[in-house]
Amino acid sequence: MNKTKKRSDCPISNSLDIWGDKWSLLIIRDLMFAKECTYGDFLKADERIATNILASRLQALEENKMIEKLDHPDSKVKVLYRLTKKGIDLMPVLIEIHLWAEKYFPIPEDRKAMLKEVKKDKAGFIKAKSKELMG
Amino acid sequence: MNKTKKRSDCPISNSLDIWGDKWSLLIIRDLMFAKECTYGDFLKADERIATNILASRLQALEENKMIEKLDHPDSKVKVLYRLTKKGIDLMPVLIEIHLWAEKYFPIPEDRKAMLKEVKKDKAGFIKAKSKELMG
DNA sequence: AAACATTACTTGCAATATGCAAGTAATTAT
DNA sequence: ATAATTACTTGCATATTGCAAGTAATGTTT
Repeated sequence: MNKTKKRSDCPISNSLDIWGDKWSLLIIRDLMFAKECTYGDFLKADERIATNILASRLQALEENKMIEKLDHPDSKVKVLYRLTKKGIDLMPVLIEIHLWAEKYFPIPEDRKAMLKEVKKDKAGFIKAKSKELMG
Repeated sequence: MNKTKKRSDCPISNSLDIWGDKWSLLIIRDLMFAKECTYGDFLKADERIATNILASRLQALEENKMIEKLDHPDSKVKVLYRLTKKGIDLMPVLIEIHLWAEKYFPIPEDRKAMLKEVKKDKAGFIKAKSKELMG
């Protein structure tokens, strides 16, 4: 979306300039749950992102060092995407969004289970999951 | 922005449907720092939101019970906006965004000071600040 | 009391972004 | 050799954004 033009020097604003649209955090969400995704994997998500939007978001997120491309072990046509450290570091944000949403929306069962774990030991959960994604 | 149409039953997606655009969280940020703002106060923010966009976001946030209108004590032309409980409950999200941004952007001094306090006792900070905003 | 200033919006319109359907190039499978 | 996958790109209609200007209700000044 945006061409790295900062609207102000506010950290919230700076952050939104990178991933503050309706789609970017969903891509990041998919990568946090799946660790690695192909283009086709993203398209399978319930929200039904359009292919052109997906391509433009992947490019922007890559330019902003939130995600990176990898060679797929099985094929040269396939591309694997995964989170960088910068992307993984967004986990606390995603978790707090989940915890907020839990108060105000009905939550699917698998997410409830995850949040139960989170509540037992938030720092521990983040550390373990981040390590998993870095691997 | 959106007319309450949910794209999926994912809590992240549901959340973004409400405040997942480039402006809504900035409005919420202003209200977290200032507790109460007039229309004109929002316009003063560094990001320079357009008046029509501000009006549409305020309306959407109100419809979604994130903010509410109050009578201004000084005048009938002025309107005060403030966060509801639902809006205040986003504080952990805003804080985690700040903490993430701190790692990847230069941060203004006043925010640095705030984050220092946050790091001393995150839960305590949120509790105290939330209470302040509820008052 | 008339004139001017504030405040919170609304309106019109050009520019940009989104969403949908279809197309393409490089592999990979049959 | 032919067909299928995969990761995109392109064209175009629709929706959203951003800018400038306008307006209605109140408040202030002379």
